[in-house]
Amino acid sequence: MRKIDLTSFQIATSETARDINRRIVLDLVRTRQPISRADLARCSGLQRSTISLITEQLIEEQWVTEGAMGHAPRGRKPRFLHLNDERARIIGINVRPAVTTIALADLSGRFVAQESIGTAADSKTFVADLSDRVRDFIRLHPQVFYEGIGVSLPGRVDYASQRLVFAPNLGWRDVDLKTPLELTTGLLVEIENAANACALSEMWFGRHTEGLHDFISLTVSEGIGTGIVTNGQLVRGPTGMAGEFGHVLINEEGPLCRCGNRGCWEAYASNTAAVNYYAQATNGTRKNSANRDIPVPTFDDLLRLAAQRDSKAVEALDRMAHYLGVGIAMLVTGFAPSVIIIVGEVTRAWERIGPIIKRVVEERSPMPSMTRIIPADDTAHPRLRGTIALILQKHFAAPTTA
Amino acid sequence: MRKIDLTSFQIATSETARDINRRIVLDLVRTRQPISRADLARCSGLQRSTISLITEQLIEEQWVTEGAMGHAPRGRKPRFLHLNDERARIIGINVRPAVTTIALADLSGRFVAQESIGTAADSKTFVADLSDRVRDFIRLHPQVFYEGIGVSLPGRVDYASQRLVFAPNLGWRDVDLKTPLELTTGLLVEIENAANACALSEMWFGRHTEGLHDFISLTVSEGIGTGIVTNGQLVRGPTGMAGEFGHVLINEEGPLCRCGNRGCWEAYASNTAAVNYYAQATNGTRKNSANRDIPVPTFDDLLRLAAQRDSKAVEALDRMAHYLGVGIAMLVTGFAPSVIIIVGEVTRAWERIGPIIKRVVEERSPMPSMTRIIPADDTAHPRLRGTIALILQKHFAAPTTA
DNA sequence: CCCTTTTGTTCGAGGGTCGAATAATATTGC
DNA sequence: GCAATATTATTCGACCCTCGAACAAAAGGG
Repeated sequence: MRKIDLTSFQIATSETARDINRRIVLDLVRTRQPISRADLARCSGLQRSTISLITEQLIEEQWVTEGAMGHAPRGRKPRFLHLNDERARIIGINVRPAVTTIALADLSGRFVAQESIGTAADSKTFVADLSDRVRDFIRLHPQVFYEGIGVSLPGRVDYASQRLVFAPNLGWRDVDLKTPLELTTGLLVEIENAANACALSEMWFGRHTEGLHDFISLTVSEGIGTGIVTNGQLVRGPTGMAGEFGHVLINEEGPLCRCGNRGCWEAYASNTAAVNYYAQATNGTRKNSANRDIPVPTFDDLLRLAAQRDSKAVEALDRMAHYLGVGIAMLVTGFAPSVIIIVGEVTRAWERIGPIIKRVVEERSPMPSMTRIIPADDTAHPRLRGTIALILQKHFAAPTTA
Repeated sequence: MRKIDLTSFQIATSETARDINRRIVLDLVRTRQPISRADLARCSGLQRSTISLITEQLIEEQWVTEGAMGHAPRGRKPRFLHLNDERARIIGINVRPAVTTIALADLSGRFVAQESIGTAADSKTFVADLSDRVRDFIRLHPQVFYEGIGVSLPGRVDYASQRLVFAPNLGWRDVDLKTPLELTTGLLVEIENAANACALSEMWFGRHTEGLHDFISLTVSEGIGTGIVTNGQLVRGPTGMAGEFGHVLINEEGPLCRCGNRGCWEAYASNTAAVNYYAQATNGTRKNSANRDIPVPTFDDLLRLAAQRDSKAVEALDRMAHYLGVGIAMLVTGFAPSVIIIVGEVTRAWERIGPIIKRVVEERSPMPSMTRIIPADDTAHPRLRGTIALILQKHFAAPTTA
């Protein structure tokens, strides 16, 4: 149940019913393809006559194509309908501290091209770089229909101003990516926080989320982000600042966090935290025979060391896993979501950390929780695919009524 | 943006547009009354002709009544329309550990009758008691249209089974109130958690929430409950277990909580916690001259003592306020809601505890928050009024489309 | 008394879905 | 081979809804 917002509502016209049913049919074609008109009528509840009219419109607008004849045990053979992947192309951009990925995807979220550029330290330089590269990218891939550009950013996005407010890992503040990109490409640009992008990716392309209304996507990298979905909708808050559970204090006298406070969850459970644990443990021994400092390992090194049964690396990961559990227990208690999906390099050591997380969550939950805690499929590129979903939504999401 | 849930969606028929616009008009009449048809057309964006048809229907069904003529500087005088409060009566029931309140409200949420019964310790006895009293209550107030019965419960409600799962303060588990009440009254019965009821009360009758999509209602009594509203909708989670932030652990070695765990937020910041703080502080001195134990004070006593500047009571309240701040900081960081409304006896000492809460939240938030933290109007009976909203929603909320 | 302004109603046009009827195809049984 | 049956897809009139123009009703001003 949603109250009608009398400060901004949408009245219905005679076309409203068509808009609603059209989107339902389009979604059914997307997820159930190949599918015949008769089947669409059956599983939508609309009349066959109505389905015919709607599909006629969708075919005319090239969202849907007629394919081969299907097989029926008796009677006239059905004509299969497919989603027309060629109808539109979407550009997805995933900005990360070291490297930024630009990819081209079709309507089904399949990537047909991909390239990477270095992420410049200075935001102005980066925006200029990116604009150039995207323009070249479009020239290189002359598709007729570009639907838009989705951008995933490792920081908070203000949806009112459509600007990046703060990205601690990049050291950027108040950056406008949207306007320059829109000016150079003439395309619609939508920006989104990385954790939210992961949630959108799961929502639109995930295997675990059909019919799911409440889940959380937890991104664990240099920091920790939470993409929260309740009632089937992303929680962004009035300014887009919702989802910063990574900066909830779990200990007032804890280690210093990038945000300036002490003892944030992400200061205990991020990749950075694990690297610090390892560095502290090897502090005395981290000099080689020539008494030179060995460089601090990366988180990837740590995973490799742990796989090789390096006891201090294992210990660092275990500690990280413990604190992941501490924070996840908070989310489980507070939201009781159906699923929490963990995204990040750390999932490569899931066999070790998964049980630790689950044990800690169980210990700290007031009652046995129904929440499944699962690692994301890392090969699915959730951040990047989420940017595709960001644009896809415009055509496939429920229309805004009332 | 909401993805269409293909496991349970709603197709649009020709009547869908009417349903949407009808609800918009009805809500406009509710909030802007008295209002003329011409004004309705202006502030809805619908044609005057359409408004005429819709209001004709609403008048016929007695949701709306025509009232006096209005005044216009020029031209034909407008005819005012009002919401017909007499159209329906709603029974609200607020179950609390000691006492249960039964009230009768009109469509505007005004209470026209009210009575109280003791809450029996045993749930079976209570359900029988309540059914009898509600039946008598209805006989005593012979209204033609009873729309339904809303019930607020101090515990978690499973919406799938429509049962009370667990109420720690009552010691009840797995209680079915809905079926017996529906059988004895023949009316629609809806049950809801107390914190969620407070959120609904704010949403539908509040002064702070028009146009607000993200806020949290925090109930502080024997325990702590959070009624969370995001994207303009109550967050209940798949089973209704969402909103248990009161049982988030803030210290593993903390005091024992009613849920069985140690160190839950509510074990630090509830009324019970404050009473415990006071009891501990006066442990050595809590015997009178005859060396007899003075009974442990109630939270009301504590508020009275603090008002009289009793240093130990003030200290206990301050400590409670500090920990309220700790938990609220978590909510502010994670949700960044526009408003957090605090409900409970503790708001009577708002001048003292308000500043403490705000200071702690400020200290623990990664960036200056935009969240307003305000005390609820205690005379508004938020729990009770929320139960009215629960039934009201059926007619005034946005219809479910797609 | 007529003109202007505003409110509220009437009515045909246009868009949408429904449901029955019809056309188009396959398969099965005889 | 042919009729009966089953299934798919389209066509068409009935009905519902909103729109927008025209019209009736009602007040005030010069």
